[in-house]
Amino acid sequence: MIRILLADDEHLIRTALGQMLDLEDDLHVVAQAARGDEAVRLAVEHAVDVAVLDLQMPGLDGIAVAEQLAQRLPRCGCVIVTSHGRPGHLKRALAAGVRGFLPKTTSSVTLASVVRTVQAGGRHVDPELAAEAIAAGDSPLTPREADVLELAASGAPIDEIADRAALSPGTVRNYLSNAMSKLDAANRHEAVATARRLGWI
Amino acid sequence: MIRILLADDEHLIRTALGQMLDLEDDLHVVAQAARGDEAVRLAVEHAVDVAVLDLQMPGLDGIAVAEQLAQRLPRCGCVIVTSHGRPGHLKRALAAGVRGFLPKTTSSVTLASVVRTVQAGGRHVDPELAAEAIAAGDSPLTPREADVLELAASGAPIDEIADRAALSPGTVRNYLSNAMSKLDAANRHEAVATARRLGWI
DNA sequence: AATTGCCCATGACGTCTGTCATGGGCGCGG
DNA sequence: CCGCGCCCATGACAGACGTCATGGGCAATT
Repeated sequence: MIRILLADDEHLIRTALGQMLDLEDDLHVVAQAARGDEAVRLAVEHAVDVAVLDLQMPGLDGIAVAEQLAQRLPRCGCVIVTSHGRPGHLKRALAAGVRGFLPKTTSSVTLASVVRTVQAGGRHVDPELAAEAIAAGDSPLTPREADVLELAASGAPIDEIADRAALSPGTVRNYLSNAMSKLDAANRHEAVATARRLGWI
Repeated sequence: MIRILLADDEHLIRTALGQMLDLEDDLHVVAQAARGDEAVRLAVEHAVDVAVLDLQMPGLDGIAVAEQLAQRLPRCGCVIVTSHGRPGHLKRALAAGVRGFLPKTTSSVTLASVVRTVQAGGRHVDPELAAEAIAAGDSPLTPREADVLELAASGAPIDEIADRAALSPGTVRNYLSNAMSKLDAANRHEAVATARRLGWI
């Protein structure tokens, strides 16, 4: 019997997935969480075999949860399920020790089988996402550029970004200019959109 | 026995929800669709009693499907389920004749009960969303302003927007300026963010 | 020790953008 | 009929923004 933690902030989805997994004879959902921090706590508390994590959650996101669990519950395998599969997320997830990565568009039979694979120590990432990740390559942004771009994401004017990043406005513009050229964007907002699409911020 | 069409582009979610609804004695999912146009076709073909629709789908979105069904299958009730409940969407949905509106964060028992309510001719909208919708009020944007703002959403420069809207660049700037003041934003990108958040574009 | 790359900053230049004033055409309701 | 609001447009101005050249400090690599 494989003991599972299920984490997703959407109640409806979480219980539906839970019921579905419970229908399998060898799978048992022993805990559910709506938030990332809650997920870590419950996973450790119940010493689950596999954690099925939504990527976007309040508190900690799925990848952060996986990082925590890799340290605090090394025997637990992590499967990440997501609506929007950005290439960058896959990379970060794999770096965090995640062994299963699926978009929510995959067929339902896959999930159970991936849970079993991961519990057995195997890996499974969605082939299409894997291809995208390879095609997208690594982020060309330096850490600082990514920071600044992230701050620019809300649409704030330069001065506010500079203020929040504790940089001079000129420096902010330089970083953004660099990021824009690297991302082949005509302005920083386009750059933000591209970086988001590729999961680089 | 209430006959249901279930439409959601996320395969995993769709089958999970389907199984969950099928567990209820009086509910039966007779058709599933991954796209809006497919949903309309199947709903008519099976003459379903209730359509459970995801808001964001390829093809037609949930509201567009509801509009079609209101004409082509008037006896069918529509329930819209969504991840991101923007106030504006609720308004548009109600205008399209939708009688059930739920965020995916609601508890799972609610869905079945809302399906029954809607089938019986009743209404149910999530109280929290309703409150937000009332608080947000109606969109202050003129149709043309909304158009232009939508085109600006991708981060394109003014000239491109003007080109795609068949307007002069000056006019575009005027519209955007109006929208920005109405939305209390410092630049058009902030305006886009606000309008999106409120479901006005 | 030298090179390379990232981090931070400044200043100057030209363009893009947002604002404001203004005006004409059009449809709707008083 | 006459206002009113929306649609479209132009022109001018100030400030924001993107680009470029330049330079110093620092860590890692060679």
